[in-house]
Amino acid sequence: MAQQTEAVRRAPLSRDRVLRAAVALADEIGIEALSMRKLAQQLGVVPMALYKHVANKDQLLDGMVDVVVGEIDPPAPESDWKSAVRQRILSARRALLGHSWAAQVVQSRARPTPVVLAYMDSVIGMFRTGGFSVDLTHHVMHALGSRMLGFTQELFDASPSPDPEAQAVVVPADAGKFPYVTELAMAVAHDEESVVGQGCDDQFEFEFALDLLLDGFERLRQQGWTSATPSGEKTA
Amino acid sequence: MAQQTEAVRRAPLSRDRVLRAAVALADEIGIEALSMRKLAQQLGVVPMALYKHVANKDQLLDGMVDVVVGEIDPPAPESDWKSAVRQRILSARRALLGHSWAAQVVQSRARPTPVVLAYMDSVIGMFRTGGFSVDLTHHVMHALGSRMLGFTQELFDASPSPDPEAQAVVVPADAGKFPYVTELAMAVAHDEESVVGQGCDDQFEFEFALDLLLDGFERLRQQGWTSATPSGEKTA
DNA sequence: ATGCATGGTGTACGGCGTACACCTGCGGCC
DNA sequence: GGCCGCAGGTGTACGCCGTACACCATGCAT
Repeated sequence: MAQQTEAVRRAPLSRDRVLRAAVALADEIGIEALSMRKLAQQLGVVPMALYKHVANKDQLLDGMVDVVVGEIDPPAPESDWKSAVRQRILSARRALLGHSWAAQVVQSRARPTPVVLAYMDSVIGMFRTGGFSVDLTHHVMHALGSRMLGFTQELFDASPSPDPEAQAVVVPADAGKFPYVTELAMAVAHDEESVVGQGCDDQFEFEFALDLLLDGFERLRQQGWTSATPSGEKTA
Repeated sequence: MAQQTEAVRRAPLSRDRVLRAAVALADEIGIEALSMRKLAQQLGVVPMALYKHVANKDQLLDGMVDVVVGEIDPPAPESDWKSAVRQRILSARRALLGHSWAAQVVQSRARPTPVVLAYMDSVIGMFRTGGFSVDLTHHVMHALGSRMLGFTQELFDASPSPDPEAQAVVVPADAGKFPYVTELAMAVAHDEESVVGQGCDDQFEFEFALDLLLDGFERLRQQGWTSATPSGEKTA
């Protein structure tokens, strides 16, 4: 009986189960509160048990990233490179945004896991088959940076805060010190009346910058850009 | 005597001294190894003494960012907005690159400090006086994101590692699995023979993407872009 | 029956951030 | 001169963290 209860409570535990539980727990309590101890507790197990399935916390985080990257849709067959890349990146964005901690964790990883590498490989492939040279593809990938996975780390966190007071970037008293920031913030706040909810429309900002880059890429591709002809110069 | 030695060892300690010591220590031992305890030790003081000068570790990190941002050159008077912005951002890059931990810490801050805000204000001002509408400036700032402070978080850390083996993104055995990554990596490795040192030329990549964006901004400005006319459409 | 591998357990260590009570020395005041 | 207040350095302690290491339970191959 007690045996049975135990058996029920304890599905056998595996790397996969550990990772999925970690993702769920981080979703719930936030990444900074996620600890090996709490994760173990959640799984009804002693902390050290986890170490039979992941080498250490770093590897746990790597695995969590893999889970999220695994949620990205496979590439849809598209005619032109631009819509293929665009669609894939926006899918990545959807996956990443589903886990508020994901962007931060991705950035903290020292090296890409095979899963991330596979994703990158497929994106590189889209450019190559789209007519980009190896050289241009290389620089284009760097220019994308984290945007390739659907996020840009903003300089400050615009995520909604429970306290609307704390949301204000600049308090009224400082308005005079930062005239341009204030002007901009007020203009944005005004627009909000139509958009509902405070802050900017992150999705719009993301697509704005993404399209700006993709358009730039296309322009360079068409003019046969190479490292030897910096973007400022005109090719003959 | 012993008194004197103590007096010498102990300059009076202040918020500023604490922050500068923290920056120096982080430069030396890395940000992840920086702790309140080690910082106190470095200053010849007991850990809790620091709390008379900074509220907590988060505020210490905020202060460290301020020190780095304070190293950015003031804006030089320039004729056109593009070279003004470009020059300022590249100066920010110089400052940030001087402290290997800086980019990571900047990204981890929840809200901008007044010092960071002042920097942003001056960048916004360059766009506004350069003929950008409030609307376009807003989106342009988002598009810049962390690049405004001179760095882009790459998806994986390309910083030099002591072990050249560990440097390889993809080990030979996996070459078949990631054909495009491999193709690209090999092409880059080839170029390296001329550039000396492994990895890509980060400065080139940064300027490549920066110029791509700035050129895109200029194009939008010239055509009188507004939120109502997405980048894909042609304005009349 | 036996031995071995797999995986969960218990204990323990060293490090962290920091709350809180305390002490000490100095400047201003009567 | 005697006193007080207060800024700033101290000591102790708590609760959390990641994880090393020795142990033990189980089930399977022999």
